[in-house]
Amino acid sequence: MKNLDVATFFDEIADILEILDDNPFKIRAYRKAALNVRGLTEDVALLARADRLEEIPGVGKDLAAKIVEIVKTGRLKHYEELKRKVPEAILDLMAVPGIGPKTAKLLYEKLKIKSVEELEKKAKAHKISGLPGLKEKTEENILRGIELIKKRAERMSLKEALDLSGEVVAALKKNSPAVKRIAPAGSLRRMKETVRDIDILVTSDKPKNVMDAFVKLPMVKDVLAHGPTKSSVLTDTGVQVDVRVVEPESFGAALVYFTGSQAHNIHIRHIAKKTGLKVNEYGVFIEKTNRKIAGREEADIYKALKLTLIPPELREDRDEIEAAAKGRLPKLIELSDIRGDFHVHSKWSDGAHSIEEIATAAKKIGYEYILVTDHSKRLKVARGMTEKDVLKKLKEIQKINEELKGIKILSGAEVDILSDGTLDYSKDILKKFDMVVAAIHSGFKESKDKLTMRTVRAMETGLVQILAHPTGRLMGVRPAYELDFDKVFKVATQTKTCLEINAFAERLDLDDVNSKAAMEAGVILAIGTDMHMLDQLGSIKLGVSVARRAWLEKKNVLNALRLEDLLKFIRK
DNA sequence: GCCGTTTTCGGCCCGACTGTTTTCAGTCG
Repeated sequence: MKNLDVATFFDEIADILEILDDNPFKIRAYRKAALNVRGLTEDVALLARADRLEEIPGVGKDLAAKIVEIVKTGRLKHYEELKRKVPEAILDLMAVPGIGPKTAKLLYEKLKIKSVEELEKKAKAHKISGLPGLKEKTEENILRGIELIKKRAERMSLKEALDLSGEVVAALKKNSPAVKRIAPAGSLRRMKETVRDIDILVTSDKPKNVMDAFVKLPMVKDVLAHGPTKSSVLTDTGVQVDVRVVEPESFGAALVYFTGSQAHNIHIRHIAKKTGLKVNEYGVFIEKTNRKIAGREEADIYKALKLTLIPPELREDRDEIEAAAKGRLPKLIELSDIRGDFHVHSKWSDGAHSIEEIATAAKKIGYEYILVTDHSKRLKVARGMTEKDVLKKLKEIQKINEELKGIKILSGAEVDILSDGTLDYSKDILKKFDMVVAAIHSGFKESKDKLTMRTVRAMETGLVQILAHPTGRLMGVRPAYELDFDKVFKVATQTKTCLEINAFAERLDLDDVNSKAAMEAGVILAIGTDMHMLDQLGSIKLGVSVARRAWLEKKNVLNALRLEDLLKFIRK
């Protein structure tokens, strides 16, 4: 996808235009287009070919032509021309948090500073104070900004973010009695697969108390800002946490504002403006009289704009506002709809617990079934099972099913798809399982065609019910391999093979974008935790969040079937 | 540069925090 390239070009053009002091609305237009292209679920190259670029909000004739140029040539003349007008150094300096175009320009022109290293030296030598508008405090801030670049953590996984926000919320509740309502917001609440900053919203009658308690929490290492209603800190692990306090009457409005996405917020504010209203973090107001007509609850905010309440996972400005206006939002799958798990590993291969322990834990959650999917023989590193052991395991499952009531253990395997697309057990063995999950565990670097061939061939055996972690990605370790998704989705529907949403924290594979495309192609998705330890059963909620971000309803998700309907599905 | 129930001109989301000012500009989200 060229989307990221296009967005980067537009953002850099916006930076340059800021330095050149160009029309701020033109700059905003580039930023908006960058934001929307980055958030696009479709490939801009495809949109360009179909002459549909102007359907992207914020992209008109001019920017559409620029996108075409980028897609075709990988370059952009207009960008190259602009770039010649601005010293590279100014753009580099703007990378320091707290330094914008004005300050960067000033530093370059008055002090001839050409790099961040040079900036650090001059700041330490107090050569910066004395410039118009800059004093000692600014020097300190510059040095802190440079430190921040060095210390700041990369985006973390959703799971890490959920854990950290849980800790902060608990600590803040404990240390400030002035906290009334408290809720995580931001991309974390939208359940994005990775998160940069943690945003937390609090209501209180004594905002200052909350702010003072927040900046003194044990995990706080640096205080970046400390105001009466808004503060930002850096934790000992390098994560920025922002807390905002509002009055209870504004909780809903602030939650909308703080949850974002930014593109979503801009869009709803635009809708408000068209109807003579104004939306900010305190409420919805009639523009002329400044009378407040909503604010306390999120649903009230949307209602005031003639929209139904939009679930946070959908707030990416990807047509959810249009759907809400027409009352056509999907009824998203919920955690409580999930009746079982389709991907668990027991002691028979590389899991840590016996089938009985897993089944008992699953029953406790309220599941009706679990599918035990130990590795097949080839995957020796994961103690892949021989045919002989498979037969023993099937007997054990039968025995436990007779003894343990209230949950059905389905027998299965996570069978390797070999390099020629065949499966790692014979047909005879595979037919003994209730369900077969197939997965690629080798040759990740093969060509797109080869990997697509292996995937398709495995589905065409007619012996596979679920294709596990279809793109093989492991966040922070290896990227997704390329697949011809059109072909994979087509064969999946033809062979009635489900595609997995693997809920393992580092996988989340398929991701939200591909899951949505799969659903639109008529594919059923199956959520599996890929658990190896009991507490990982809980990561099903990460899988559900991917499904929700993909606009999936109960009917699109295999786990929502009752046991009897699942058994019917298997027989078919 | 985009956009249209104010439709081809004249608007453009909205506000908090900081530092350096004495009413505001710059930066950020």
